[in-house]
Parts: sequence; structure tokens; C-alpha cells
Amino acid sequence: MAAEEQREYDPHDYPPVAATVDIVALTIRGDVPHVLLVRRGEAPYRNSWALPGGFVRPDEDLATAALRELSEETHLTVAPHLEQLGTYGTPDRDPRMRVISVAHLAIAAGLPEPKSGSDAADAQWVPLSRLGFGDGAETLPLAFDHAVILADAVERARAKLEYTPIATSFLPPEFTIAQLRAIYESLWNEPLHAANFHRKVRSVSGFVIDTGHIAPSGRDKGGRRARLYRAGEATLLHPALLRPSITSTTA
Amino acid sequence: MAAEEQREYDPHDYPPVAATVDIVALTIRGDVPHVLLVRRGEAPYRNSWALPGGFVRPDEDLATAALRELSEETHLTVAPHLEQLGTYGTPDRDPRMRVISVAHLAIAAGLPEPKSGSDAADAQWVPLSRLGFGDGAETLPLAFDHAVILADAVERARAKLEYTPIATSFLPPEFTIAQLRAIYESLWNEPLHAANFHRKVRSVSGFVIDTGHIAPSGRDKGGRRARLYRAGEATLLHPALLRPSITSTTA
DNA sequence: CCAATAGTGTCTGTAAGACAATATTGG
DNA sequence: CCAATATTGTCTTACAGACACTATTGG
Repeated sequence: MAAEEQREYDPHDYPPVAATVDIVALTIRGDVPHVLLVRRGEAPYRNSWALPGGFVRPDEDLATAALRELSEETHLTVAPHLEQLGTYGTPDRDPRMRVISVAHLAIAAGLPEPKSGSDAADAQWVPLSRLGFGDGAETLPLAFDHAVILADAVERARAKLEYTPIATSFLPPEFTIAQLRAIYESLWNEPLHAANFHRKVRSVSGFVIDTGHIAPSGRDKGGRRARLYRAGEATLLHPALLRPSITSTTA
Repeated sequence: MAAEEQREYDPHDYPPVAATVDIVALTIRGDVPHVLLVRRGEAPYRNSWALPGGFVRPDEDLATAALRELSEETHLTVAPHLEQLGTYGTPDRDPRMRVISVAHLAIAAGLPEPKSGSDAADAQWVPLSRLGFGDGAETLPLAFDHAVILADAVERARAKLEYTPIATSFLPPEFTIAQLRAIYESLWNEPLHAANFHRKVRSVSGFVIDTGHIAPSGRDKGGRRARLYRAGEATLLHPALLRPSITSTTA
């Protein structure tokens, strides 16, 4: 900020601004993507579902605040992927006061049940399909502008599947190519060609590394047992795995 | 934010938080990229260069605040491309108080001289090369964490050249393919194959549209006169124009 | 053996990078 | 005509998508 502004617009001249973080935590359970939501116990939007979040404490980093709020709602076994999504500060987004919220996207492998009995009366994993993403027709209403934040988060995640290895963040340390493909398919909401996906993933250097292990005997049905891989060192996929739907002409 | 938090952590329990916007305004002048900087007239970082910015006013949107601050420093003829870059809120980034700054990236065609005599004692277009981007060895120090913000902005712009048509935001309404190529070359800091660039740009649907006009007689030297194009409707380039340097193996 | 899943081989169309060749224009 | 810039042609290589085929494994 320019110091010159400081002279004209002293912060104390302004009504208080609250800084909060909101977290869009995504995980995959039973092959379908879920988001962590809490049920609000107070007005406004009492009884509506909302994204977990809260005030940024003094001397606390934004990412730290997001991680703290997230761990207050769910048991974290491993450090999730966490990135800043964007900041939402429309003047009237919260009817009580000016609230500027820094939204974060968190991704983790099959997180266990949310903590209940925490401050959040009710924290739950909700399938994205019940929020307008994917098949489901119904769309659960969300508090504040959280529907917009969620939409931005989902689009961010979908886009980053293309050129980063975040898909592996949804999975345990060792996984099969088929599991990885399931992540892509459920988030993009379209089937992928298994054989080509397999070859492509293995050809992107640094995406997955063969552990030499073999997956345990699948389910009831037969089928060859798959090799197990772990995430590689790459932070950018090259070449990218483009979404089939986007491959069609843009204009 | 979850209402439940509100109960435990009332905003009034906290020391004040200031919300500001900072703007990284980029433009091309004489074929080299420049960023708009202001010289600070007050402590801290008195006399250092800093990004333009200032407090978000009540009832003002974040983007509106960014646009206002930008237009206070430079004459805007057309609406620039403006996007949110990220939010910087490390507790001690401003020694005076807790300041959370929402950084924006602005891009516009050859902006004229900055306003002088405005609050900013001294607003100036500074070549990116003097800030550690490109050839120049010297690196001008910036106030606060503005060097980090600038680095993030430059990387964002470089990346978006690949898959969005933002390059056209640096140019006047009608431009030649060579001018467009100059934007890419100066920002990526590497030469591109003119013939292939020409064909590629024209093959991406919705990127540029032939106006039928012919550019005026170039400079002193000879050379065929180029066709003039205007920006198309596409918001995403397909296929993308990948940076040659990244084409090499990732891992 | 049959069904189901994993993984490999091949072929075709698209697109990128290299290089050559043609089209214009100022001097 | 010469130098310089714009634009088009071709060729080679990489890679995505389609499809056929081989490899395993449970029942």
C-alpha cells in the first residue's frame, strides 16, 4: 500500500473490517467427491449449510488460520494440500459487518468422519452432486456467498487436475492407476479411456513412481492385480492431461 | 465463516485489521515490459519504491478499490484487464499494524505517463528488467513484501499468456501479429519462431480476428506491411501456446 | 473356462518446431 | 536490385484418442 494514502485515509477513520478464512475441503469417499460443510447454529442463515471458517487471529498467517479452522472440524492425519483460492469482500456479503474472507482450497485423502461435538454443531461431508456439481439435480442452498466460493473452488480443482499432480492429494501414499483415474473421472464427471490414461500418466515424467508393490486382491470380482505407485516429484505435468470436454473447439 | 466461531471470537476482541489493495500494473513501452511503481514519502520504507495501493473504503468492492487506486496514479483511457492475484497477510508484513492486502494484476495498452502531482509523490513506469526480471542484473529493492507480490504477478502473467488471450490486453484495439509476438517475447524473455507463431496464433479459434486493414508503413527499413487484427471472443486458447522453455522435460 | 480388470501394441489425425520459399515494401 | 519484414509450404516428430490384443486373477 502506498504510504501517501495513509495520510488521507487513516485506518481509524473506517468502521472495523473483519478478516476471516473460509475453507473448501474436498475429499473422495466411495468414488464420489465430497465437500466439508457445517450447519450454522446462528443467524444469519441459521440452519443453512456453510463452509467451515472463522476469524484470522492476530499474529496468525492466513494459511495457518485455514489449517487451524479445518482441523477444528475434522481429524487430519496427514497435512492436506492447501492453497489460497481467492478473497471475497463484497461489502454486503455478511449482513452484520464488513467481512473480507480469504478462501482456501484444501484437498486430502479420504478424511475420516468430521469431529462432532466440536463448535460446529454439525460438520458433514456432503457429496458435490448435492450442490449442483455432477449428476444430482437438487442444489442445497449455502449461506452467504459460499455457493460462489464453492463453484470457484471446484473449477480450480478441475483445472488443476490438468496441469498439476493434485489428484494424488486425494489418494493414500500408495495407489493404483485405476484409483488415480477414478479421481479424474469423478471430478470431471466424465469417463476416461482407461488404456490411454494409463499410458499417459506413466509417460508424464515425475507424476507417478512405480513402487514395485502389487495391490491386494481387489474385490469380489476377478481381474489382474494392479501395480502400486506413489506421487512423484513433479509440480507441473508435462505434457498436461487435458479435459476431453475442453478439447472441442473453443470459439 | 462459520457462525459458531462468531460466538467464541468476537471481532471486537481483536486488534484492528486493515484491508488494503495493491496493484501490479503492467504495460509495454518500447517493446519492454514496465510496472507502475510509486516512491514512498513516509516511513516505513521511506523513499523506497512500492506498488500503488491503499485502503479499501467502506461499501467499496475489492476490484473497485483496485481500479480507483490505479486511476489515481495513472490516466486510464480504456478499462484495463484486472484480476485478483492473491492476498498477502503475514502478520508482520507492515510494521505499523496488521494489514491484509489483496493484490491485483492490471494490464493495459501503452498507458501514458503517470499522473504527477498526485498524492503519490512520484509514480513511474519502471522496466521489469530493473527488478530482476529479464536481462538486467540490478534489482531495485521494493517496500514491504512487494517484491514477492511482483514476482507472483509476473509469473501469473507469463503463465496466462499460454492459455488466455491476455497478451491482447497489452495492445491497442488493432494490432499486427508481430506486435503480439513482441508481447510474448518480451514477457517470456525469449525469442519465438516468427513463422510458426504466426500460423499458430491464426489457427487458435477466437484468438485474433482479421480486420481486413493493413498496417501503416512500418519504420525506416523496408518490409511487407502486416495485416491488422483485433482480439477475438475466446477467453481460453485452444490449443495453448506453450512456453518453449517449459517444453523441455519437467522432472 | 468365463468375466473382469490391468497393461501393451498399433494406427491415425492434430499440432509443434525446423527450415525453405514466396510476397511486399522502403531505399 | 538489396535488405527487411510478412506470410505460406513442407517435412519430421510428439502425442492424443480409438481399438485390438495380451496378461492376470477370482469364481
